[in-house]
Amino acid sequence: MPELPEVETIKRSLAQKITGLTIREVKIYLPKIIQITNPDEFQTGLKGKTFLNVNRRGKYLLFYLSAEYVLVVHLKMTGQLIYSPANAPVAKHTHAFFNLSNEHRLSFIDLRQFGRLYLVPLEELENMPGLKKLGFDPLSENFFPDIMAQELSHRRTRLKPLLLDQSFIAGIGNIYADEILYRAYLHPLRPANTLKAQETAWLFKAIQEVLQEGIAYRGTTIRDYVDGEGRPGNYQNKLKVHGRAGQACERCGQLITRLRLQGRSAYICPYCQKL
DNA sequence: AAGAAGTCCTGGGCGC
DNA sequence: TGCGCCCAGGACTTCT
Repeated sequence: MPELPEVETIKRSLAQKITGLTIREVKIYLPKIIQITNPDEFQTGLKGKTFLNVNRRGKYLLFYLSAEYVLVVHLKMTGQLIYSPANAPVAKHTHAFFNLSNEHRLSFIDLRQFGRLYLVPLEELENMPGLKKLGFDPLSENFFPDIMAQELSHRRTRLKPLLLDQSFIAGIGNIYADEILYRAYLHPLRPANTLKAQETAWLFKAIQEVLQEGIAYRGTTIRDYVDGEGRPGNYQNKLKVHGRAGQACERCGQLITRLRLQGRSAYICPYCQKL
């Protein structure tokens, strides 16, 4: 379940390890994880390319390569990208790996096989399905309270589905959505266009604060998440509501409850977050 | 056109 | 001890 803070942590941990390294060999065990190009083209296309830079957009990782190509990775729920010595044993659920020019290896590991890898020419990057529809990046300099307020004012959608809508705002998933709404004292079913100015301001602030804290704590590890060197995050210890049904709210002492929303869990404090 | 439901997957946890 | 069931949920597709 890597969300923005986890993907950002992976980006940072890998950037310092692989920048400048060249891909010598590509091994694919599970061809279906390769999308857009067929696995053969993917393999031959990657071979000999050098990692120039690593970036993140929403929950997507972008590896800028030499010869104007980009390796795009989405980890979905249980995907991992791990940098390790090339002679380390191949972990269970490894679906692909790249041997690098320094006796190290970048492995893609994914228990649930939802994650996907794409190799695209730089000039086609902006047209990639999924990437081109992404909304605001909540941590970018172009994300302003008034822009968000304007967007909210003409949407009847409920707040939580809206936070999870990547074409509205890019990078928030189920865990951080719950934490953001709790911090902003807002109920997940609240229609977006009913927010008062003060509430919109709380929401905006909560989005930035929660995501920044998540990054500062190197992400949330509930089960599978680790960074590019296999290290778990620490933000799971800071969660106020997500996964805490039956425990007391830190602010008011009421018990945290779990709702079902679109087949997903939503955790709230029923006193702090009234509809 | 927006919203809900179905789809892909494995493994942990639970009741019996 | 093991079977069946539910749950975890990102994003795309399909239906209403």
